[in-house]
Amino acid sequence: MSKEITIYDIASQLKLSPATVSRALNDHPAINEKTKLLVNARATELGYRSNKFASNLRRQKTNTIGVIVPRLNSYIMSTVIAGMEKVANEEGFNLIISQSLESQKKEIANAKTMFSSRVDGLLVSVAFDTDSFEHFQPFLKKKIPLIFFDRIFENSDCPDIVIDNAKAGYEATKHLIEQGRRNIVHITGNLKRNVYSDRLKGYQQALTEQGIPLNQDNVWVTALNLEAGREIAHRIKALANKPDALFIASDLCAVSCIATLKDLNIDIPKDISVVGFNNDPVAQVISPKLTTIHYPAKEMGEMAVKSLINHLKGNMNLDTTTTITLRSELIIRESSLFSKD
Amino acid sequence: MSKEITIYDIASQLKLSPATVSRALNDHPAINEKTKLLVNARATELGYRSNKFASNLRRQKTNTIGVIVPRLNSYIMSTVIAGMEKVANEEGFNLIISQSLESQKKEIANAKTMFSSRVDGLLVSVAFDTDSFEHFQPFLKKKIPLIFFDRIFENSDCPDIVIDNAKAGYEATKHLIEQGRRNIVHITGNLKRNVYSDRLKGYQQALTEQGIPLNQDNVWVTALNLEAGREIAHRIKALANKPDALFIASDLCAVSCIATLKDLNIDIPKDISVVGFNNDPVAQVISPKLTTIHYPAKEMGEMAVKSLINHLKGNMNLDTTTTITLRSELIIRESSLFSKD
DNA sequence: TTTTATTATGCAATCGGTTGCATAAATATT
DNA sequence: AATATTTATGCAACCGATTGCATAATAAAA
Repeated sequence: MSKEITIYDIASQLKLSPATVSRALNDHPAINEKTKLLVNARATELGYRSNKFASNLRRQKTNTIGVIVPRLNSYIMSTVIAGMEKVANEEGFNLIISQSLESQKKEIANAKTMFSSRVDGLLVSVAFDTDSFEHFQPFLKKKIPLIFFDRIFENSDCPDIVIDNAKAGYEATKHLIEQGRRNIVHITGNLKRNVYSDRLKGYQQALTEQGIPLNQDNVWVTALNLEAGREIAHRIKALANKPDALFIASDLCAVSCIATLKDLNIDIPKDISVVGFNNDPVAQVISPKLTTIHYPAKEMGEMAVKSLINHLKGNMNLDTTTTITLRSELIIRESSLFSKD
Repeated sequence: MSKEITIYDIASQLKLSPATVSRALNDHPAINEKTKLLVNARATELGYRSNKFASNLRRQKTNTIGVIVPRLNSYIMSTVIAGMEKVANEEGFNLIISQSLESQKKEIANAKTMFSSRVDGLLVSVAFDTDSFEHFQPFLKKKIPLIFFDRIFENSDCPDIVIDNAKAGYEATKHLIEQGRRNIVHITGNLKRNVYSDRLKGYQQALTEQGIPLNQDNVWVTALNLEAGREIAHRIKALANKPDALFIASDLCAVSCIATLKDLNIDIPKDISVVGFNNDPVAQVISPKLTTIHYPAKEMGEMAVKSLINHLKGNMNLDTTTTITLRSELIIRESSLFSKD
């Protein structure tokens, strides 16, 4: 069982002090270049690996970033995480990931764990029902950088990484109007969350601009999952005055809704145009193919970690509340195209 | 900025030694119950949080489990990870997750990182092209438990967590035969990997049992992604002697293939029956709904972490090569049902 | 009451890097 | 040649919890 090599072993072999070895390994300017080469050579030769715990203990840093997301197993979130993992890996940081499962209670527990794990920074996309900021205060008190992404906590004075949800909602709705649709139902999630309230704003703006009166009954708040999609379809089927278009804030829900509508003999897009959100791979494999908003999930993950690390390295000032807005894009496919022939 | 509380602070306040405080906090049997209560009360009162680095340094343990997967953002893998995260969280372990992106090279780099991060144990689902075990040897040498799940490394003498892929393949194929299908094409991934080679074995067994001759040309190795699905469809369209059934080792690929086949005016399931694999949510929202094999992804993640932790706690013996096989299940939907009317 | 067993606590070394400060060695300046 | 400056290295304390061993305190047995 090859015993672990320490800087003390290297030091005694080279007749140097551990301090010099430590500095040499860390490329400290006060160390002679030749010494550095010598130390590094011997280190690799012996298979030395630095003990992160000793180092963290002394430096009071962990090189660890905490991530709290509602769930891991959605297309968007797993892609965001994939992006985060990539950058973190490149930069030598570790990720601790936990899921709130859309419950504030679990989110609070997760934040506590992150805090006692002494993460160097925290990336959060909040749960559906989070309305308290209290569990994040300890991080601010300790000047641990905290960045929200996707589902942000508004007025938190923390940096945010988002897409322009209002713009996306506006474009989706405008597109439907351009197809000649007027009675557009918007299906969304908990309006506490920016991602949903902003998309709603965009939806409303587009309608207003085109002189279409807003109708409160045309905004349906749901869980945006597969089951919700089915329920929506049945609800529409039962409606006397059916909508001629749906703007659904999640592809998975949209796709499930379309499938059920088809079962109920409602033709998409002839009877009803549909626009989804996220550009989930599923959007391309259903029939009709789903018009949707492309969500730059991987880029968001990469950007989140990048800017967190920048903050940690002091390249950026955390006090300045920054909002980074990534580009989203309307992707037009068949589900929304309406030609009166 | 409230300075960090240590066991020394608690010790001096209670006029105890740090050793006693440490033992009290860890519920050591040699400490008086009253003392424990006292210490714990004061600890929470002061907002004490244990310094994991000091603890890890001293104990030479990290309470961290490494996970290497091909990719994070597939339904199966993100669900496996979700299950892992849940159990790890409950047990007070952290997860370090990294993706090999289906490349052995990256997998080797990841293994190195895991090794120098001194994970207590490692959970691996290997990349498509991994054929060397060398990068895992350091773990075995250091007696760091290593468990493979889903895509295992065969003959590794490490514990595995899998489903019975052969049985699943057998059942899928048998079901197709029972529908009256005879010319069944099996679409699969790199046959180096147990998950694919075993499914193939099951497929072959079912055919043989029913007296259907094996045809090498009916086994197509692909990347099993969306694009592969499209290509397969075109390939079939061009075929003179078309198959009457497809058994595709991934739902996403199957779904994409079905979508393209429909575009090409091939009727599913009338012309061709299709069975997928995984029970991805997408299977339920396409038309026709996809017959598939339910894959217990969440359970697999939970089981992987559970048994790793058991190994770490010495409850189980690592030397005994164990294979844990989870239950999979054929879910029959419309895409495979063939009625001659 | 003395001795032995039991229970509870403390001492001090240890884990392995890091870093402020001191100092030696080499080079430059007067 | 003597002094000032620069460069390279070492000393030793420190980060905070853990643990083998010794010992004090208490209870049980003789």
